[in-house]
Amino acid sequence: MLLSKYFIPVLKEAPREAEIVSHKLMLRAGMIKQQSAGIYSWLPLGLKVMRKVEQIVREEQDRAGAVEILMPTIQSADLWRESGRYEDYGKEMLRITDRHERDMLFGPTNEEMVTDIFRTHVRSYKDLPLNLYHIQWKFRDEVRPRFGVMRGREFLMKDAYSFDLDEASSRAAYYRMFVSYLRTFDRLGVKAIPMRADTGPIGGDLSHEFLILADTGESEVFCHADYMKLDVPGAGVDYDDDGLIQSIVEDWTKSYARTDEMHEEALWSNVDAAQQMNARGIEVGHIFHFGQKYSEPMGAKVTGPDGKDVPVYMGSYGIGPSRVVAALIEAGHDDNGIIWPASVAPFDVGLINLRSGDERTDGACASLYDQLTNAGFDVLYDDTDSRAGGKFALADLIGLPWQLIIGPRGLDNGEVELKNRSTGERESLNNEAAINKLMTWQSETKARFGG
RNA sequence: CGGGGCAUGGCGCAGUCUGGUAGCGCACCUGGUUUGGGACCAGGGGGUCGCAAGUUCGAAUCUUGCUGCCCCGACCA
Repeated sequence: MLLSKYFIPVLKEAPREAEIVSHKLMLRAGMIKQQSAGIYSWLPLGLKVMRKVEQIVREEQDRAGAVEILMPTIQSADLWRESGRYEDYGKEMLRITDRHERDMLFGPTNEEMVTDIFRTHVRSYKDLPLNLYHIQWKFRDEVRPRFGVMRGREFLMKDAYSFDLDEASSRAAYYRMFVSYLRTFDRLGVKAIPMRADTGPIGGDLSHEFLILADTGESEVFCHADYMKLDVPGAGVDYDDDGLIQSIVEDWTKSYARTDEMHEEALWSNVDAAQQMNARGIEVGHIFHFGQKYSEPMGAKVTGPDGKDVPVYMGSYGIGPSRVVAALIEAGHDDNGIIWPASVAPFDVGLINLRSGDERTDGACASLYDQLTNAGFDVLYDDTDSRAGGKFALADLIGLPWQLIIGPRGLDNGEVELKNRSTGERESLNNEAAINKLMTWQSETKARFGG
């Protein structure tokens, strides 16, 4: 992509309303534009990152056996009356009336709707287990939206819903999603720790929040240092092996990990003081098991092997890709801007022409651009006639993993300069060596994050 | 929903107290000189000062009402 033909409306100064670093940087890097309180347009750079997040989430859902569908944003109030939540949900639900005076709503979540799909089409235990997910915009009319897309009213959400014949198999479905989340966040390039969450009226131990650790995180977390070195299951993990999956979950839940809301000082004091980690985190995923809460009132039943009808056992599993984008910035930035994980960076390489219009640098850049593009790199070529300083500042701001810098001075020595955004290291190399270095990185990145 | 704050060109701000018809930096346009970490000179375009009433000879400025946005708290992916 040529920067001159792209659209990155950067701001030198962040608008006053932006408070936290991710919001400021998203506005400055031209990723989003606020349209109303808690409602944002996604501009090319922001959209590109969000799509990558979405795709990783999708691949890991598919791998774990979930099946993608797409449910609408607008729902009929009737379904919600069946579950009783139309009255219960309160003002967070945006209610709409259509031209026929029918009560509609902008979906804040989809339990009712997916249960309706299930009950219409599934009758037998032989069709289970089933896990349906979709990635769709949700709307919750928060009293106080804030922190940009971190806490917007409209947000993108992956929500999966599992259906099982009984408690035990439902628990196995929950474990599969748990493991899938470990893999998802690992591929997103962040450390996310599952923490015991409030299960509400249902009780039990089947609800976890996944928190990305970031100094600027909203919640205080307490966890055992063991979590820093636990292995994340590889791409080959066998989701059909219930025993294996359960053992992975056990490894990831046996040590203490709680947010301040669930924190229990008595249990915490049992953790060796040297192993106590008091950090901050951002909630990016939440999974829970709710049994027959919706299947019962909504009549979502299947016939079991004994010929009896039973309401299915369900769980739901959410990840907010729009929020994840902001959380990744909270977890990865410096004074100059964003530092994207390799797996979601909007481009792999920023190719910087320090003197656009100069025959030599133009030629060298055009050639490198072609070579890199042909080698499978997504390259953003800054071919504009801005000055060097401005180009460096832009490249640092938008946080691409690599900057390949071509100027007359280097060309005199037959060299280009390669800068690593996260370490800040720069080195002068000839073209071939620079491309080789990038290709090595590319294959390592694929091996690490490609899934 | 309680408490607080803000609203002046695309962004950041001054001007409001003490009323006299709008200004600065950045960005943008033109020309020139420049060109390896946000250049310089000259010229230029762009704002019914959030909206509506009122006071006044005259309102960005005073009064009243409304709207929008932000922050703290309670609530949440």
